[in-house]
Amino acid sequence: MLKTRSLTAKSVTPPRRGRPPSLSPWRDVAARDAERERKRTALIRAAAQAFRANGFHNTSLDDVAAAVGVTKPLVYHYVGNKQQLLFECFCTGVEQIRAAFKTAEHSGTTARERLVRVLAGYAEAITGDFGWCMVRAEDLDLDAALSSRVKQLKSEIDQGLRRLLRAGIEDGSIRGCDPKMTAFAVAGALNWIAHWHRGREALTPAEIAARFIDLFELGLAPRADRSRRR
Amino acid sequence: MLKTRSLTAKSVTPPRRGRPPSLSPWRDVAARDAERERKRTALIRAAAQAFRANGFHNTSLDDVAAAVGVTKPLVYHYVGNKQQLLFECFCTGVEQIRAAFKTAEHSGTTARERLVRVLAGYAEAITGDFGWCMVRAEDLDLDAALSSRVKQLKSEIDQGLRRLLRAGIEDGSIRGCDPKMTAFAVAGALNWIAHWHRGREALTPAEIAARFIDLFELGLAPRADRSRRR
DNA sequence: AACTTAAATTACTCGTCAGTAAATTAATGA
DNA sequence: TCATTAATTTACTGACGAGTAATTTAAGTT
Repeated sequence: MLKTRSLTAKSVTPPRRGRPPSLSPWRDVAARDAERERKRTALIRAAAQAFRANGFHNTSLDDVAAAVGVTKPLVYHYVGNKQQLLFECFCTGVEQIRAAFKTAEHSGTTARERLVRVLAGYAEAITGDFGWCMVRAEDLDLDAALSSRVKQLKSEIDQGLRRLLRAGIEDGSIRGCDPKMTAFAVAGALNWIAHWHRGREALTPAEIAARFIDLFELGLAPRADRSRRR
Repeated sequence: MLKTRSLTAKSVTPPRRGRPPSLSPWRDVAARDAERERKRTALIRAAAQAFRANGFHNTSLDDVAAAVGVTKPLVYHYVGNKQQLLFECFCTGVEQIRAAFKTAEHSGTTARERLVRVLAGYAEAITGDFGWCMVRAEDLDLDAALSSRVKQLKSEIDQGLRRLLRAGIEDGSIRGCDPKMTAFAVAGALNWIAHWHRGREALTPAEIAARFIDLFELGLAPRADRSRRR
C-alpha cells in the first residue's frame, strides 16, 4: 500500500511568484481543464497498470485510487465507474494501434510493406499496459452498450488488416489467401504477446515483431520445398 | 434458471428387476466409483460451459450447481473449491492438446508434417469449452500452487512445439528460424481462436486450421518474390 | 435391525467491493 | 466579502458470492 505521488501535483505547475493572478481568464480556464484531463488520464493509466498486474476482477477501485494517492470517490468523479474505467483503458490501447495504421498507411510502397509496418507498431502497442487491456478485457465484463462499442472498435482494426491483405493480393505483393482467416491468424499471434510478455524480456517488441513478420512473410517451408521436387 | 437434468440420473442405470442385488460387491463398488466420477466430470463440464459463456468471475458456484440441477455445497463435495474447478477445466483442455501431440507424433514422416497434424488437433481442442478455459483462464485467479502447475503444463505444450520445430530444422523440412518465437507466434494464432470462435461459425475447426497452416507453411509473400533478394 | 458412510440439502457467516450521500475544503467569480 | 462551483474526503449502504456447519436422506455393511 505504498502511496505514490498524489494527483494534486502542485510541483508540476508551480505558481510563479511574479505572474499577475489573472491576465486572461481564458488561459486559466484552459490550464485548469488541462490539469483535469491530466488527472483523469493518470487514473486511467494507473488502472491499466493495476489491471495488467492483478487482473480486472482482482483490482478494486480502492486499489486504483490508492495507486495515485487518492480515494475511491474521486474515481467516480473523474471517470464514471469501473466499467467505464476499463473501457477507457481499452480505447487508449486501440488508439495506439490506430496510430500505427495511420503512420504506416501513407508510407510503404507495396501493401505488404505497409502491412509489415503496421504489425511492428501493433506489436509495440500490445506490449504496453493499455495493449494488455485492449487484448484481455472481456466484453463479458461490460454492459451491452460498452460491449458493442468495444466490438465495433475491434472490428475496425480487423477490417484494416483485411483491407491491407486484399490490397496486397491486388498489387501482387501478397500471395492469394483468405483475408479473413489470415487477419485472424496474424492478429492472434500478435495479441497473444500480451499473454506471455512480461516487462523484462530478452527481446524488444521490435525484435519480436521482426521474427513474427519473418514467419508471416516467408513461412516455415524451406526454399527447396517451394518448387516441390521431392 | 431452467433446471436441467439432475445429477441423480437413475434413468441411466435402471435397477433391472431380475438381477440379484449384489452378485459381486466389487462390481457395485466399481460402478459406484464410476458414477461418482461421472457426476464430478458433469460438474466440471458445466463449469467450463458457464465460464466460457459468462466468464470466470461472472459465474457463481450457484450457477454451476444449478446448471446440473444441484446445490452449491455439492460442488465442494465433488471438487474442492472454485479455483480447483477452474483448474480441472484447464487440465481437461490441456489433456486434449496432449492427445493431439500423442496421435500426431508417431504418424508423420517429416517433422513439419507432424507439426501440421498437431496444429490441426490443437485447433480442434481450442474451439471447445475446455479449450476456452485453457486459453483464457488467468493464472492470476489461481493461488501460487495451482498457478505454478498451470504454468508448468502450458510450458510443456510450448516445449513440445519447439521440439517439433527444431526437429524440422534438423531434418530439413522446416526453414531455419527462432523456435521460441515461432512457437509463440503459431500457438498465439491458434489460441486466439478462442477469442473469436463462437459456436456457429462458417468454418469448421479443421478448415480454420487448414488456412492457418497454409499461412504458416508458405507465408504471405508470393512465389515470384521468393527468389528476389532484398 | 443397527450402524456407518456417502450424497445432498437448508440455512447460515463473513468478507469484499461497487457505488453513494453528505460533509469538507479549496478554488473561482461577482 | 459573499456566493457558487469544483475537488476531495469520510463514512456509509447494499448486494453478491465464496465457503461452512448442521442436518437430512439415502445407500451400503455387518
